[in-house]
Amino acid sequence: MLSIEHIRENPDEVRAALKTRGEDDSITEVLELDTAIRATITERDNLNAERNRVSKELGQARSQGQEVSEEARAQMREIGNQADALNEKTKEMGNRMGELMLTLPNLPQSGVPVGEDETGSIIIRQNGEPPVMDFEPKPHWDLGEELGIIDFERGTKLAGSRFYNLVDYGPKLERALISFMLDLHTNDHGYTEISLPAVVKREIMEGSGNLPKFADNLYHDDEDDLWLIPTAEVPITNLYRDEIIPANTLPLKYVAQTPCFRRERASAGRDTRGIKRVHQFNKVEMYQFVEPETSNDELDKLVDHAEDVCRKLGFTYRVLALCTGDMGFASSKTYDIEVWAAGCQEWLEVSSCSNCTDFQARRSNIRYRSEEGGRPRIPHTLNGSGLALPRVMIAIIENYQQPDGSVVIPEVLRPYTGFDVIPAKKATI
RNA sequence: GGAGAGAUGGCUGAGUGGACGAAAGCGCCGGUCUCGAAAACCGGUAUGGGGGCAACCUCAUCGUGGGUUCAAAUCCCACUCUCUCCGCCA
Repeated sequence: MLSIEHIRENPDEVRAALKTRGEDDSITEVLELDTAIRATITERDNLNAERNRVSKELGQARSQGQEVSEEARAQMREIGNQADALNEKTKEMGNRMGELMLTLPNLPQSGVPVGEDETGSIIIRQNGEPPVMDFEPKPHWDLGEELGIIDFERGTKLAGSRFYNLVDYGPKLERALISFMLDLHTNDHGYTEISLPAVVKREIMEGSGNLPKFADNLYHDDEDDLWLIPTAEVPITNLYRDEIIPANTLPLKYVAQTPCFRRERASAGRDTRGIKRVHQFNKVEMYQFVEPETSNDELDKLVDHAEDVCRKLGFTYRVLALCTGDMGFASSKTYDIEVWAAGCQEWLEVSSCSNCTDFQARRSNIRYRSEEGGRPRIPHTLNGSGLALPRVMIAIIENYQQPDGSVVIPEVLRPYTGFDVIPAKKATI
């Protein structure tokens, strides 16, 4: 959620910023409501003050044995009714205001490239070059089946298209990757590991910015109004919902591995082969609550934490600064990390790292006590994948494949896998 | 799923419809004392909104939403959540 004070004081700036995100003018009504609401509040409060004052007098009079006249009662009843009516009006306007505010995306920071879609995003650095292989590398959908580690057909049988089973060396590799990443982030990068519910309540989805606008992309349990998380970012954002974090506790850094569920309705027909775009996948997610002044520096570090995984796994990767039109709803600034996959000859997005500034914290009513005291402040929140499992699996399988069809395990993973190579074999079943 | 108990400030915990944003204690902050600290004593200590340059004024908030009343933490209704016991169960 944007700050209403900021919108009120800088309407033109906000309009311009929202326009770069493809928003047409959606703050005119907000500004009108804001003015009307404040006027009504003043009126209502004056009536309430009057009511409180006179009621107190009546109470004192009565305690001294005087009768409260029916006339005085009727008069106060009338004032009360007027105040209630104004209160009702305030609530209605407030509700409408809330609806509007929930649909406004975060403002891009200055310096974020302006553009309509992914073509406007900028590659800011690249690590390594796509290797030239002396044989024809296979895409993972072929290789995975041949190795007997990805079973598309039976996954589809169980849950429909875009679901799959990992088998044999497949889930072992995934487990190893998860452990490797969690250990790296907790031991070397200062994160605390946390394990979370994979379903959340409606208001939790609102806090992170996924609802009300993006219900289409979520799986939902009608009976209990629970929503399957599309990323661990959702529950972590709301950990401190409606709380004031004590002084001297920021930054708070969490890393979590969760399943992620995405309906991908908007992407029907895209990337239908393989496990690049699926409805359920595992992801290791980094998340931070930080002091506002430090959020951009911390974002740079967080990106490096994700890059560290890529470097240690020996990936060729590049980092992109997303443009205004390509960023997520809650983000003010986002860097994507893409790794090269030799088989499908594609750059795969394995991480998206964002500074959501105070946007999510305000929606979730999270505040913190600063060292200097004074009013509670709103922290900034950062999130980034570290990393998404299926695409990392793709990169490993495709990039480390050998001419004989086997896959060599990267050095750093071997303590976790317990094997050095996924042997070539014809799947028996 | 069945039965019962409860929900009040950072925490514990009082609160006969009127002086209650709320006793007391703890915690925390500041001060006195001290070489320093502890103890003791004194003072301060919720959040959000509206108005004001400011001092400050004012409104709302005692789980949530309704209701009764001139007036509700307190009375009435509904809901939610938590805890305990029983049943079922990974």
